[in-house]
Amino acid sequence: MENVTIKDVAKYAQVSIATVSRVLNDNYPVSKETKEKVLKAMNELNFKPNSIARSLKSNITHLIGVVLPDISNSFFMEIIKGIDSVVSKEEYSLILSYTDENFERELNVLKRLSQKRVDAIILASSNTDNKYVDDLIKENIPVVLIDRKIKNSNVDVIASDDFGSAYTLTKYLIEMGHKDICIVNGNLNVSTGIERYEGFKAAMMDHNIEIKDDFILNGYYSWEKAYEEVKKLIVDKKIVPSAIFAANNRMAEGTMLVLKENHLKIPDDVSLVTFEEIENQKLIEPKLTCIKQNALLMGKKAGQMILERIKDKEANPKEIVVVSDLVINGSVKKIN
Amino acid sequence: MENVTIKDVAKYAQVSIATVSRVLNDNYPVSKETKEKVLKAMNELNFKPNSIARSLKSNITHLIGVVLPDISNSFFMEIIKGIDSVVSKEEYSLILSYTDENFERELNVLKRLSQKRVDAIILASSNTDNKYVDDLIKENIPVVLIDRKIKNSNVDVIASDDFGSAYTLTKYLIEMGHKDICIVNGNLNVSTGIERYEGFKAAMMDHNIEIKDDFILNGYYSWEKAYEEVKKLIVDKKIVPSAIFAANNRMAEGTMLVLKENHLKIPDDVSLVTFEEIENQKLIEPKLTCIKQNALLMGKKAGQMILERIKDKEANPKEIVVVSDLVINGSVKKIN
DNA sequence: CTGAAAGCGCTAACAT
DNA sequence: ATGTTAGCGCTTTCAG
Repeated sequence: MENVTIKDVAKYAQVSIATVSRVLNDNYPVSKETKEKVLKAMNELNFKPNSIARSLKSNITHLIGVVLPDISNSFFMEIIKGIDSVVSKEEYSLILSYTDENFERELNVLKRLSQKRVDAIILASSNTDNKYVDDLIKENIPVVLIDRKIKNSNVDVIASDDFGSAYTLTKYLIEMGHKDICIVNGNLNVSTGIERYEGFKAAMMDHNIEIKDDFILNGYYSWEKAYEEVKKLIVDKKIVPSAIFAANNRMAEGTMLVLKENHLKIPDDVSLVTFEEIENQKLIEPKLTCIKQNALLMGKKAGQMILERIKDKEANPKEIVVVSDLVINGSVKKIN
Repeated sequence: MENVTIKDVAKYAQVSIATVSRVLNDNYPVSKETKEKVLKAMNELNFKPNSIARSLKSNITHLIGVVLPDISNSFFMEIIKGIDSVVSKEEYSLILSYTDENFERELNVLKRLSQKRVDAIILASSNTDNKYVDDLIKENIPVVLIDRKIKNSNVDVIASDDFGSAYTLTKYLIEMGHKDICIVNGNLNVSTGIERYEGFKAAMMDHNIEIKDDFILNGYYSWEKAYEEVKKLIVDKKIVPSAIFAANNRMAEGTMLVLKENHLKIPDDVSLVTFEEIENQKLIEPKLTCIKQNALLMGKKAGQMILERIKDKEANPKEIVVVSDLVINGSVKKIN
């Protein structure tokens, strides 16, 4: 009963394999009677088409590779849900890989996906210098970048306005009277990390506020790194900034723990804002003022884009910017 | 330059395709010189073996299907990380699907995976009555159940001691003096949901405590459902139990929000315990007393098991119980 | 050590 | 409307 093929069905139904294939695909005329015979045979033999054989012929695997830096982060999980909700309707499955912000791993993963002959790849790259993407395109594997852009690549992109949002968020802090603002940067090999930093710097510069060296921290988008760096500043150097700008949710969480451990109250002692909402925000006091991205929508857009792209590989690459919101909560103190 | 095949390499290197295949697989003797010639050809043509063709011959796809109910839950994400850390070393990729606790969806997903000819499936089923698993086994697709058992199936299982842990957790509440204990049940179509409930009931019964009807809530492992049900109890019926047992982390979170919104302090007004730690536990006051499962380890074990199972499909199914810990924090008030 | 050739399960052009 | 047949890219006997 195991591994029933089109051939078995053909024999059982006493037709040719071509006929079986035709009813299977319903793409060529088959008479009612034979069709029923074949269908019956398929049923009784419990036939399931071998999609590998199909793929070999058609060069279509119905597989989409999704490469993300951090699958514990709900931001990226929402993206997956968005993608899946769109592509699963067209019978696509997702091969999920994560890279932990490690570019070498990313390269390995991409290579593996290319050998698996996935129909397309959705990528949040850990390095703006990813040149391998061009190779993928050449190999005829379309790539859609999500969240993170890369240099010099002529591919589809779905991203937030990281620069603009970071600018907005910083401006808000400044307008609330803050000057001693510390930034916990993300991964500066990554477009979002760079742009958020640039947005921050631009806002500071436009308001003639100097950024102190001590206040530029590198958290690499990691909870632990952020925790360490903020702790160094506050506990070791004993410098408490007036406000902290965390460039993502994970780092905001690490930062909050340092503050909590040192009995520094938000916003009374330190103000804190974050790029992307933290986990269980609703249960945590105070709620953090933040930039809230629409991850689910980003995922959906990416899904749509990838489907279009699979159908038409020649169309001009598009860049879609998904708008984020500034959500004002009670984590910033008004000064003066 | 696109789609270079073994044939192209053979021509370029002036050998037969068989020889190319041999150096590719390094499984038959090939002389140094020809080997180098071929390798050089592969390199210069940028040849990549087509894994689909390989799969067709070998019946091995190097794909493992992972079917989980909820990918936003960090518990399940840790499981994925555990699986991946083990199987990716052997060049396996994961096809991730989620079911949202919807059994129909699960069936669809499983069917799709079977047609994709995945080498194995790791499943956390949303229904103890999943009979389709037996079909998969018959089709020669090994299945490892993770976290959730099903009836009548002779397959490998990695699970926690849900009954025992729930018993322990309930006993703790009782020993702290609680009697009016409310349980927010999980999905009672699922083994974990059932066993946690049974463990709860057994502990109550062993201590001769009656369970009030009002105190049996059904949260279906859903944040929203739990929120609603607890709200009904506390706001509509105006009944405040002495303690609440949430059968998973998501439902504990929903419960906490109800309490917070109604200014009920934990543990002063209500005690709360949860099966599995909530997200950002470290930042939330008070930390919840809970059963902490070792999700990462469960994932790793599942990965190992699946690899063994792929190699030896005839071996007797194993059941591995991964031990969970009772972590006592400050969310339970001592009464009397 | 190397080459020729069959075949994995399916699709599609070509016959009839 | 249906059957025959040539591949898709690779692995693996079987000869030599």
